This record gives sequence, structure tokens and C-alpha cells, in this order.
Amino acid sequence: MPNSTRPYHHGDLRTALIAEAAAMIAESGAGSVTMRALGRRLEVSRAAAYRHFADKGALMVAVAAAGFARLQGLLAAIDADSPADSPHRLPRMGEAYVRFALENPAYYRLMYGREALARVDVPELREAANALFDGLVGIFLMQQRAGVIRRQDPRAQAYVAWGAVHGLASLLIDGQILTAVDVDRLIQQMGATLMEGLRAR
Amino acid sequence: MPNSTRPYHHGDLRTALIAEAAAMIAESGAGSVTMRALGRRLEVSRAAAYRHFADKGALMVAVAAAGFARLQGLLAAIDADSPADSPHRLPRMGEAYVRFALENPAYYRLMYGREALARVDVPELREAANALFDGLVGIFLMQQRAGVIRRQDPRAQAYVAWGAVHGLASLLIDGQILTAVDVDRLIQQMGATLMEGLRAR
DNA sequence: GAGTGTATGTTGACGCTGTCAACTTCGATA
DNA sequence: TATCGAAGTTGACAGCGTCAACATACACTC
Repeated sequence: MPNSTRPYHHGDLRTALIAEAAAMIAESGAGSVTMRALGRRLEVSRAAAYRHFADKGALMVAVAAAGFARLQGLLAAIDADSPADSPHRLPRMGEAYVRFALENPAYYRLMYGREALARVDVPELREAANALFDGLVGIFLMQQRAGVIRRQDPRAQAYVAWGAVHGLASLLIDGQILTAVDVDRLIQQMGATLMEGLRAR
Repeated sequence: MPNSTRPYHHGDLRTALIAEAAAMIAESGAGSVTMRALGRRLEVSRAAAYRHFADKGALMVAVAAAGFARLQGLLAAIDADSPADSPHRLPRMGEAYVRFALENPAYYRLMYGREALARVDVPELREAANALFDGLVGIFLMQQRAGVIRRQDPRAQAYVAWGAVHGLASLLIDGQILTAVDVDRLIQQMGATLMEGLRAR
């Protein structure tokens, strides 16, 4: 019979670990995530996580994968509102992308930075990022067919656009851009410049 | 009189520490830099560095600052070859910038990543990055006056362009772009798309 | 229902890390 | 020549990731 004391088993420690690590990252950066601190916050021993993840890196990968899922869902929802041939479709997605990074800076860094995670290639994350990218390529193809942008290798176009928004997001969250500038305006201008450069003519 | 044994004092440990840390970063990433390993490589005790730097973070900041100096010199040399009104001036600098990042990935990450360094703002690095950026703004202004690109807030233009090359560089060095694609072609295409978007008309 | 296997959680220990205080060495200045 | 401060060393400490050995409790089979 369960009494007032904590049960020996947690219930769903694996899920709780991912959520708590994400919360710590949001609160004070990926550097603050510690197996011991994680255990303390979940009222569990420091080694409990090792029953669910091979090592700390594997846990962080799972956190990053959850971040990709969130970003993917967010972008899909935004995109669902735009007609396939609208010239605002791409700039809108770009804005949503940068906004996600601004609202979850440490999370975003964890997802895309090779430094925080293992140096080695992690299939789980590569596939998540690839799925996102493939969706983007599909949109470029549709925009080409609708005559909005010029006919070129859509993968190259997608890389250029992704690089641009990723770079802007990175500079912003790493404090490289003076806070004096109007961020919304800057995001908008990047979208406009890219669309002008890609426009069919 | 000096004999065969190592002298007690190093001579110029401060400079040696920066150089050796940079070498270790190039060899095996910023994560491999350790006060103890640094001491071993320089045949000095693990705490010797603390006579020259307040803590490890201060040392890494000095390393990053040295990186900024190198990048600045490299870009200045490249730029000196281009006529002020040449439409190839900006794409060329962009290429050189990305190439620097590709050749010194860990170095580049240290310079621009907020994660590896302290979360706080470091004046030394901010000024180095600002100097680089101000030079870029100057080029945009000259290109506007020469009628190459459209007249707009040159700072905003510079942020957009910097963001784009920074993003492309980051994606490349963090392995987010499949190695199958032709990197040189991609860099070129980003330059062309940006210039098309910025072109005076 | 009793017994047992396995998944899950705990504890002790190890070597690694950054850093400090106390100590030593040595070059420069009075 | 005496001395002072800069530069380097050593011992120690707490915190880290991780492993091996152990404890617990749930989910089966008989």
C-alpha cells in the first residue's frame, strides 16, 4: 500500500529527466545541467539517470530531439495558414524560426551547436534536422512552380535561406547585435532582401 | 649562470598560454583545453596560468580576441585588393569570411559562441567584433555611393549580410549541411543571392 | 498466493576538473 | 648587498561524470 513516503520507483523518470533538463536549460543555460543537480530536482539519486541514458550526452541529445519536434510543430502550424503560392509564405516561416530561437536561446544552441553535444554525428538529431530541411525544400519547390521564385536547385536555395535565418538568430541570441536595433524590422529586412534575391524575373 | 635545467621562470608565459591554448583548440576543440593539460604542454605547473589570468574564462577570452585580430587582418588584406566600387568586393569578403570559419572551426565557435565563454558580456570581445562590423558598414556605405547597392540603412544591410555568412559558416562547421553539396558553389550562390537582393535598381 | 526474474533506484568510490592558500624561487631595484 | 614583488609550485578542496555492487519493487509463472 502506498503511504506518505516517496515511492522507490519514480514512474516515468525518462520523460521527467528530459523535461527537467529542458527546464534547467531554459532557466540558466545548458552548462547548468548536471547529473547531480538533475537528481536533486527530481528527488532521485545522481546515478538514476543512467538506467535510462547511456551517459549525459545521450540525455542532452534526447532534449535536443524534443526541441526539434517542438520547432517542427510550430513551423508546420504557421505554414498551414499560408496559401502554397503566397509570396509571404517563406518570410513568415523565417520570422517564426527566428522568433523560436529568440524565445528559447539555450535550447536552440543545444539543437544546432556541435560544441555542447558530442563532436560525433548523432543520427537521431541529423534525421530531425533533415526532416525540417526537407520540408523547407518542398516549400521552395512549390514556390518555384507558382512562379514566385526563380527556378534553381531548390536545395541550394533552401540552404542559403536557412543559413541566413540561422545566422541572424545566432547573432541575436549570442548578443552580437546591439539591442538598440529594431529586431522585428531586421528580421523583416532579411526576409525582404532574400526574397528580392530569389524572385523570379 | 643558466645550466641545462629549465629555468624557474618561463619568460613569456602569458603569450605562450594563449598560443598553446589556440593550438589545442585547433587540434581537438575547446573542450580539450584544460589548465592542467596546458601546464603539462608548457612544462609548467597547473596553477601557473593564474599569475596571468584571473580564471580559465579570462584565458579563453584572450584566445578569442587573438582570433578576432587574425580574422580582421585576413579580411583587411583581402579587401585591399578590391577597388572600392567593385561589385565583387562584398562577395569576396563573404567568401574569405566563410573560409576562415571552415579552416578554424573550433576557433570560430569560440569567438562567436556565447556558450563556450562566460554568459556575461565581455567588453574586449565586443569591441573586437564591433571593429570588424564597423569596417563592414563602411564598405556598404561606399558600395551605396558607388551605385552598386541600394540606398538603405547600411547597418541593417550589414547585419543581414553578416548574419547570412555567419549562418552559412555555422551550419557548415557544425555539420548541418551534407558534405555531398559543393561548398564553394554554395558560398558563391549565397553571395549572388544577397547581392541580387541588395542591388540598386 | 508463492516464488522468482528483471527493470529501476541507491551508495561508495575513482579520477578528472577549476581554483585557492601557503610556500618557494628569482630578477630588479634601493 | 639587502630586500621586495613578480612568477611558479605544491597541497588541498569541492564538484563533476561514471562505474560496480547492492537494494527494492513490480510483473510474471507455477
